[in-house]
Amino acid sequence: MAVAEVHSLGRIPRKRVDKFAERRTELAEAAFVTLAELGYARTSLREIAQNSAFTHGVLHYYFTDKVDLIICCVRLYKARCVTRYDRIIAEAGSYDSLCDGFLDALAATMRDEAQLHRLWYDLRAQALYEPGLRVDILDIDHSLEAMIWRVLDRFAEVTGVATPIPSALAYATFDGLFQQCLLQYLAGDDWAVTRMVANARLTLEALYRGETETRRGS
Amino acid sequence: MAVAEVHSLGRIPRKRVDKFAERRTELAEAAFVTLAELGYARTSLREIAQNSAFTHGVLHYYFTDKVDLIICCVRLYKARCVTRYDRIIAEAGSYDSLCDGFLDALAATMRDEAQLHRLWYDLRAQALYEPGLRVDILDIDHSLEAMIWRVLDRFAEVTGVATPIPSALAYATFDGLFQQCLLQYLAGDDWAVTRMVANARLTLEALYRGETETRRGS
DNA sequence: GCGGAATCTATACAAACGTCAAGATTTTTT
DNA sequence: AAAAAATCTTGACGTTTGTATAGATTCCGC
Repeated sequence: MAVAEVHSLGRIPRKRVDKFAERRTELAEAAFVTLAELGYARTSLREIAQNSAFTHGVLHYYFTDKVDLIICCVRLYKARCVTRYDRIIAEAGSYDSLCDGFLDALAATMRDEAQLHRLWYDLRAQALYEPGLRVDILDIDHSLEAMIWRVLDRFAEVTGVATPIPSALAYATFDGLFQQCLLQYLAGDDWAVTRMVANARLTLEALYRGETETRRGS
Repeated sequence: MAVAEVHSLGRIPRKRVDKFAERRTELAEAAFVTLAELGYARTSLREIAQNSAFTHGVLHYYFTDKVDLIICCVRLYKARCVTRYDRIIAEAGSYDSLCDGFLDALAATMRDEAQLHRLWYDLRAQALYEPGLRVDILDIDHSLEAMIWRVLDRFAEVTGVATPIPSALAYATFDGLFQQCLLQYLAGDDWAVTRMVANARLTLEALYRGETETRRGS
């Protein structure tokens, strides 16, 4: 019998519970790697197990089913991504340094973790079909929106200009830009990142400098 | 032997070719329905055939493989969506009527064709993994960007204000808003559409009225 | 209406899937 | 050290998957 069931009775030493939870995250990590590589539609439990130190049978010992595993995986994603820009926020003291720091981080994220983020967009699309995923995906989405809002709040602080758009609109814009870039970037478009950064800078300037007379581009 | 092969030799009467193409689109339509209902990951060739008048064996007569079918499907999507707002553009003569027309259409699209659009986001996510889909998906993406741009161009015409942001940024924004709304809407959030429309209106006003002093919301 | 091409059905196949359970192995408790 | 509990392996199950092919059926020019 799995520890998890007994755990609910509260009779198990913390040590065991931790071990159980640790192995869960260890296996979820393996699932994470597999999903990032193959995508939701092509990821099987056996493939996940092969990216771990165990055989495929053990997955059913730690997870009730496939969706349970993937949800655990999704939570792992959240913990990993959601504080990404907080260090930059804390360090930057002027509009220019904040802008450069944020946009550099945005570009670096694209280049270094494209796989991770394509998994995010894949899973968010799956949530459109699988109700079981929706709660967790929506939760992460809100966290990401809050993450962006923290950045913009810092911009507001530094510039003295209250952010003139709602949080949801700001998130939609940056998320849209990021997603647009990701597809182009993975398709081999070397200028995609540059264009995304330019558009993000344009957005920031429009928000905090009231500049709208910039030129057209693609 | 399939007509397609002989067709490449150019020796077949147009009538036959048309029939072949027509049946292809007929089957692609069945695939389309299935995909919209189940999503990419859960759609099988047998399920597609069951949504058509034929058995699953015939799919291999008209399509070389599954990806071929889905690409055909994707092209069908394009033809269906890409001119959605053109009528409104043509009819509306003032900023207000254009705004109302566009936003109403946006809301109606969400409410009436949520399934169709979740398929789009699903397939676009698949393109992040399957190189075979990328060319077609990118092509559609550009068409959708152009569609949004036609709307904004009309706004520019009506208001006399040149659209102050590049096409790609505009598309990213509206696409991001739409996608954000779709997830919330499918999760049962009855106010999602209202919020999306509000944010879209905010964006349009910022673009063509230079108004940035609107209040915050979620 | 005959004959050949085009189209469709039916069935088969190997592979991969999620799930499960019996038992071997390891760890912990007594 | 023995007993009990937890953990992991192994192999199997019933489906479902994409693909392939042989043959039945329909269509169409002659």
